[in-house]
Amino acid sequence: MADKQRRKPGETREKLMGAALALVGKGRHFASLGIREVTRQAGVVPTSFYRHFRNMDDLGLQLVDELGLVLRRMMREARANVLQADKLIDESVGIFITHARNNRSFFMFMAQGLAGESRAVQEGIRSEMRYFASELANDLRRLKVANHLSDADLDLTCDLVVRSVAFSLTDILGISPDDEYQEEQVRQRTARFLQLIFVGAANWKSQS
Amino acid sequence: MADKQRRKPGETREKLMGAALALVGKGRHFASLGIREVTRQAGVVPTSFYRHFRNMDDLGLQLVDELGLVLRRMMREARANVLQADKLIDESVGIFITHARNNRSFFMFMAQGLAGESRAVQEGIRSEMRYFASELANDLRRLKVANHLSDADLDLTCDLVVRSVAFSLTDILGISPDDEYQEEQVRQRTARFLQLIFVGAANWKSQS
DNA sequence: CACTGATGTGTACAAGTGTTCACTAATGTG
DNA sequence: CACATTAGTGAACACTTGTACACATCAGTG
Repeated sequence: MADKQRRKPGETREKLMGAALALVGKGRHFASLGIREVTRQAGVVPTSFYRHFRNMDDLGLQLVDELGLVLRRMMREARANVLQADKLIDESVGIFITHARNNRSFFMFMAQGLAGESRAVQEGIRSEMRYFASELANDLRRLKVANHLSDADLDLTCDLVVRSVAFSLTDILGISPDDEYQEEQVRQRTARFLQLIFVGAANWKSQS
Repeated sequence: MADKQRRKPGETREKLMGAALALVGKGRHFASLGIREVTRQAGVVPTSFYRHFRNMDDLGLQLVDELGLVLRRMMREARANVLQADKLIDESVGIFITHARNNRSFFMFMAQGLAGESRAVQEGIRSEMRYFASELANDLRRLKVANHLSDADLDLTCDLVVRSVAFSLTDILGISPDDEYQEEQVRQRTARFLQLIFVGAANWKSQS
């Protein structure tokens, strides 16, 4: 009769989400995960799954919410550490890569979800990216860089920046977590992408 | 005993690849497809699968090869239609979006594969993108635009261009194939991204 | 303390899975 | 024309899958 006392509320829920994330971190694609597989990895009986999620898509949606928290934490740290504007790009890319390394599974889930099979998850991640881009635009407005840009053009720029960084995810996540050389390459290349974009923005004539 | 005459050689092979592609086109993720499912969709007995592929990853790899052909065809068309340099961006984006619409499943497969679970497929698609970027760099060199850029910086620019267009895939494929308004929005936004990048490249000082 | 709702467990079942095997028809080559 | 090869078939296997049901244990509330 195996002790069944439940400990903290929602503990199993977190175990299940963590298990799915762990499998993704091991290289599996979220779309290929099954309920039984996840519960097995979580050390829980299959039936327990339904106490917390209706199906795997539901679990995916809740993972997106947690991903949002990770992203916000990252943004907060970036805002705290990027003081002078001249090191803005390098610092930000550095923080991003550090977070991507420390939350490997989460970011893998994000990269997968962008072209995943659940439309809702897809839209959720996309929405997180939009939010991120708009916050970036706010910050840049506050820093008084790019004053010559219209709001729409600044949004465009920030959207492109976020997309470029997001695409770098597939670069970072593809390399071994302790291959520092390749990681440095990705870091530099990503930073150059952003520099290129900002040079473009600086010389952009709104209403082209 | 159901007529079993085999027609052209490799017909079943194509039926299987087409079936996988069709399922992807219907919104399924390639990683979640099974052998039986694909053979069922192809109207073929499960055992036939093994006559042509060792497993689903193998089929994926062969799909990447066919994807390469699609991309090359697209590139050829772009080269033929883009005569004057001033309409280069708009024309190219237009051709890309047309191809993405006409080969929806292929491009869905590409978008999925970038963060898919087969490392080999991932690397294959990435390699196609590198090739595409380097061909683009060659064309730009030939057109004598961006003469002030070093080879490395031109490659960087083209890489960013290809990435940005590839990311737009997730935009295009997310909208209904006959929603012309949204398609036009994506087209314009993608074109602006590229303009922004090229303005950046034009004002880029090599050896920064 | 009895009751209720949430959360956990074990069992069960029909359906679907990847893969192997032995068999058969068509094809191309000598 | 005989023959080896290739590409198709159906039946069978041992598992795995999602989901349903009945039951057990806990926390909180009146």
